[in-house]
Amino acid sequence: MKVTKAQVQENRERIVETASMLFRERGYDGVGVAELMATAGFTHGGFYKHFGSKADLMAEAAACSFAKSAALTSHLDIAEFVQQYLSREHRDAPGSGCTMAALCADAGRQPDLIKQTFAAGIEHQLATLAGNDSGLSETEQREERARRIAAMAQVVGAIVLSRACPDDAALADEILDSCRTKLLRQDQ
Amino acid sequence: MKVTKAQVQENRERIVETASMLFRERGYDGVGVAELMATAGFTHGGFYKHFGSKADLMAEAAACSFAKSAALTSHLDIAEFVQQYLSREHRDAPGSGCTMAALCADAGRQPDLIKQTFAAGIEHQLATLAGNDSGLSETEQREERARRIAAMAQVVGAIVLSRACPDDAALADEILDSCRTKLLRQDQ
DNA sequence: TGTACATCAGTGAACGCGCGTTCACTGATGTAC
DNA sequence: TGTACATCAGTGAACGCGCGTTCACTGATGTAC
Repeated sequence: MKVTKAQVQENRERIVETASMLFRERGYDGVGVAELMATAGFTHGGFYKHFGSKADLMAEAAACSFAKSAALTSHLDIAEFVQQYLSREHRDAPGSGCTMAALCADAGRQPDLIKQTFAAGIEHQLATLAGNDSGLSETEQREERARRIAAMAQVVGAIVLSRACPDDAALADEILDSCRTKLLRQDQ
Repeated sequence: MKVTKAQVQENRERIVETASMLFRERGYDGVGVAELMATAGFTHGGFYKHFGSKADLMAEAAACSFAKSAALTSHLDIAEFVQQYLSREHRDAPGSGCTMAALCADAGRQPDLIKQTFAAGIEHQLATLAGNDSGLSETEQREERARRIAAMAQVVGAIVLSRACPDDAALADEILDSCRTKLLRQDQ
């Protein structure tokens, strides 16, 4: 049953991406190794040929998704970012959405490895967001960084709150709308 | 081993409060019925004399903590609220802190009963925060409500992000500081 | 290039463990007389 | 008020189940000659 080296690499990536999606949808504790491997198209036994532990995969899945979303948002200005982030589409599709919004609270209770991955992810996203700092004074750069941090906290909080009350659709939408309006007004 | 009615009520409250603390510290999936009962000073078998299921207790613990924190914050203006909420003390003591910040993301993946409790909790907190609307026009009330929603999303997001990166203490503190500064400046 | 063999990704049964929940039992409380 | 009995909160063993992880095995790939 051995497979080619290329196939091994491809399989591994499929496991990481499947896990990343499932974790975002159901939380780290909501998805087991067996289910995750089955969804990726394998039996669970082979898992430890690729990863040392479930926690290792959690960290790798997070790092992978951070890199992807930083790449995807690097060409957006803050207004475009906010529009996409605070959309109902994003809120209603956590599996393909922001890992920060989906798993940040979970991450705080996980092993150091995962918390370190999230710290690096936050830094990376801050550095990427509307990335051009050139020409700003040191004070302006500090202020710009603070603005980005505040914006990130607001959009993450809005998605988390909005996802917590899907049965009260009016409230859930109002949360997104209020935060979007506020952030876009500031940005002008 | 039967106990007085007053004792039964007292025991029940102790279970709810213990659970509320443990859930906030470790998440809904991070605490089992047996451990929670042991922490409250009981064996696990008696649990179902008080609650229909673990999910029922989750909802009751959330409702209880929402009522408490609304009561505690009702006399604060928004600046005082932000000062307390975005403190390191609050961030570092999730067990006695805001249930919204600790469990909102978890709640989104739980049964409807819990999501409904969170929706009601958000509404209640919004209505309570800096509670005096009298004398405002309808438009002003709408704007005030939007401001509160945005503030709530920001403080929840800030705590969640800050808790996710405790190993990078500088970043964790910077998140709180940036959001606090921003919210207080707006409030003037 | 062809052959013989070592490697190792993937399989599926099995491990111990803790989970939420159930249940027969206990004995002090609360109640009916 | 005193007595006899029903109630039911709390106990602790047990339930089936799914978890993360381990392991002997398989067989196609990759390698040494």
